[in-house]
Amino acid sequence: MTRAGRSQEEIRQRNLGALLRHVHLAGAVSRSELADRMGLNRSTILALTAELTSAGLVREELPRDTGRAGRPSLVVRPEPGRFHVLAFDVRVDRLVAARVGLGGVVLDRREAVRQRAGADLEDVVGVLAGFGHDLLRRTRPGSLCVGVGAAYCGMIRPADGTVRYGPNMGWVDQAFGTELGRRLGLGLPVPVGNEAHLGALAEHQRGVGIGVQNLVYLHGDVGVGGGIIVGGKLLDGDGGYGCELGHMMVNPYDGRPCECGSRGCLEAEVGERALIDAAGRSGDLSGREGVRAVVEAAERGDPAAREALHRIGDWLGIGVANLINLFNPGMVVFGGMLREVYPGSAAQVLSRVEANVLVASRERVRLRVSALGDDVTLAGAAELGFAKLLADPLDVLAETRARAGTRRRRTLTPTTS
Amino acid sequence: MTRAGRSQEEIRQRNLGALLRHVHLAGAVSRSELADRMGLNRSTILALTAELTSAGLVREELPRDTGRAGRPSLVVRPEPGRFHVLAFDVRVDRLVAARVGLGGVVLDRREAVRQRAGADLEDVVGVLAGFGHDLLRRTRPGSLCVGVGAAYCGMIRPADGTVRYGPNMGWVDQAFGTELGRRLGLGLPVPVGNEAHLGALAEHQRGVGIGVQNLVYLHGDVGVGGGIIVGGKLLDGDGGYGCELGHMMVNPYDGRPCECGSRGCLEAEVGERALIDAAGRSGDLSGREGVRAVVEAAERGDPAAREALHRIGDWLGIGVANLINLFNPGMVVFGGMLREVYPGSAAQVLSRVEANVLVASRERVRLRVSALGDDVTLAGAAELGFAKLLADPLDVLAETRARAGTRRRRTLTPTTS
DNA sequence: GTACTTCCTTCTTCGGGAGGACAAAGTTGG
DNA sequence: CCAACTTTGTCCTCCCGAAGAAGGAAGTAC
Repeated sequence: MTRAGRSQEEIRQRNLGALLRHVHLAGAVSRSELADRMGLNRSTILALTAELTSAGLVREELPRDTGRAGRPSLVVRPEPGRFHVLAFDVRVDRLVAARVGLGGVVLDRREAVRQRAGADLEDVVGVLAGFGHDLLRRTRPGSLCVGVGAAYCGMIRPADGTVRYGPNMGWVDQAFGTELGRRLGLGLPVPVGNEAHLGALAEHQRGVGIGVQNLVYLHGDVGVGGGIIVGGKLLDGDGGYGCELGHMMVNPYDGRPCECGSRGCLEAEVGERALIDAAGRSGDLSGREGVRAVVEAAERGDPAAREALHRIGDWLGIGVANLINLFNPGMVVFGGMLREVYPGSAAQVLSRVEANVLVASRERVRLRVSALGDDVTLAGAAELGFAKLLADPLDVLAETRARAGTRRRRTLTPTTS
Repeated sequence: MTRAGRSQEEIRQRNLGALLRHVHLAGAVSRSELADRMGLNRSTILALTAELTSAGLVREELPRDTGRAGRPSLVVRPEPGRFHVLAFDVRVDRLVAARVGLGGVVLDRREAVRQRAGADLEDVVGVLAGFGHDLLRRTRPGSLCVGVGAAYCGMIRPADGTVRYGPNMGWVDQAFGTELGRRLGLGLPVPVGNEAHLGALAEHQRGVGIGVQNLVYLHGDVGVGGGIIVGGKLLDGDGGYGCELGHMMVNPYDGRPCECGSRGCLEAEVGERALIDAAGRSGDLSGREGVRAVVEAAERGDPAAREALHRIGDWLGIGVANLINLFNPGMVVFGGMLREVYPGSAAQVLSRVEANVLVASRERVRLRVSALGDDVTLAGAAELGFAKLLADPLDVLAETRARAGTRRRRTLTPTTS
């Protein structure tokens, strides 16, 4: 049982958070609209916005040209450039870091390509922490970092950001989050999320899936990861390891071998290598560029490439059909490399959905391609960094200011190692 | 965004509901324990219990022999025999109705076997409504019916209790809930739930799955239904049609034909007929008794029966492995006819789990057999009937009393049609 | 310029929960 | 059997958050 809405302070805290979240996600909302959406009185909205304004989180402006009768409602916007988070993204083929402002604006970013082969924890964290310090150094003074978030292409223990299983780098039980936090030296914890989990959140909050309370997101890179939104919240499971739809067995007989040691997993049948092999191009192509080449060949009419996309689509369709039967979602979103693959495979996917999904569940489901492109995961990481602030704005600010105070007192030189 | 914990009244309502739910599920809880579990002050618990006591929902008693130092805390129990719900259960092979008291005690019940072949909506509703009237007639005066709930072995539209797809009876879009409500004539809506959904809830609240926040429940009868608890709540999806794990495709090549029109669905590979066919007994056995016969034969050492269970277990294992990868649950529960099948198939299931589930997700998962037996679904239906009361106790009581008033005023003869 | 609409702001009221003080009811130990 | 200790029940006051009414402000419509 969750403890109900306990004391009044908790209410205030939650309402402040909810209001800030609305502003953060919408960019600009009028007070009257906030009152409507949150089901609160005008007076209450006044009190809440006043508190957030004086905290420096939002600002209020007169709108221009409402066009409607009556006194125009003040518009609440996130205060630009006063608070930000650091977002990190460890992808299969590159490392990305960004400074993201309240409202979700990417203020600055750094990027490095990386070899697909194994990499050392030290190296990866070193590059990312370097990016982080650089981003902070170039921040105009007065802007405070209120959180950090990281996306990683592997299985993560949410409690401490440990990489349980990262097939691309060959990592097993590496303390990624803790280590990155230590190297950043900000005194902030670094929550880490699986790339597909965070992609799902991002598409749900800022992508094609806005307003969709039940959403299945498939993220393709080397394998296929998943993020599933159930009732507006990410499905995480007991340990945070849920949504592993890439290892759903779809081909129990002559399944292709999978990284995980099994055979016939969805990701073995529809991943990069499956597509390239199916197109008969395993000699000359590989990786994301390989996938692009096959897709482009198919668009030009190449029969082998088209046939390969169809074959992938059939397996993908089985997986998607199973997922729709299980989750009865309002939308299925294809992201990562599947964004490019899906259009050429859509017919097969749809026909599997038609054949295998019960009518009631397929009546209203929409199949879409990711709207946020390659930066979905980065956006998700940023949201992870904002999560605490949106849950309890004043508390996070107090902590942040306390931390800034002690740091300034302790040393006058910047805290880069 | 859900509107936060709005006004104070809403808090009070939720706290009353939460307290009543604790009492309902635990049977008897001390006030100090309630304060602990709900995170509320002693004074508040006092106020809440006082309100529920004066409403007649609970009573407080002196405990006997606490054994601990200090003044003994008063024990709060559900008031017996003052409020009840009607629970209905449409199973594959029988119709069940029961009067269930607060706390989950079955006070009285009626049951009728039914042919497995198609049945008319009118007939089924007629029998159930008759049971309902009979149960109410034999209630001692002063006991009020505060809700109704029904379980149905098919796909249900939760909004109005319409059976979208009921393969066993050949029903499509039949207004079961509405019709049963009309025939009962209580002025109460009749929420209807899928049997496996409700089974999952029941096992989660009163069965092996108490305290397990992420739980997968598989319910076997002719087919295989599913109910999945995610973060303590039933996964329903956009239309309430989620959890259809029975139509997960596990055998895309030489799959057995399924009721749904497809082939290779989980329920086609592990359902009653699959087992009986696999045992080579399709000539002389069928239905639930057929399953029992095969299981008993296997227990006596019959090789064909044992082999059949192993084969079923292998397919079941694929399905279960997929589910564990997707949901990372704390427990998987086998109910309905799977309760009998599972022990003889466990080795195969476990070996599939071992082979196909990623380590992190299988570290802690437990596989168990249903604890509530054949009445899981009935228990779930009762909980459905109690749901409103537990969400807003005083409101439901007010409505109930108002209804009782108007009914008594309108007619002096009982309201049986 | 007047009527109308919609919103902002202030002030008061209401209600829920926390917390302290004291009484009550049990155990423990002599 | 009594005193010390522990834990809880009950009462009372305080605090705080939200609602709601009233009056003013800032737009549009005609």
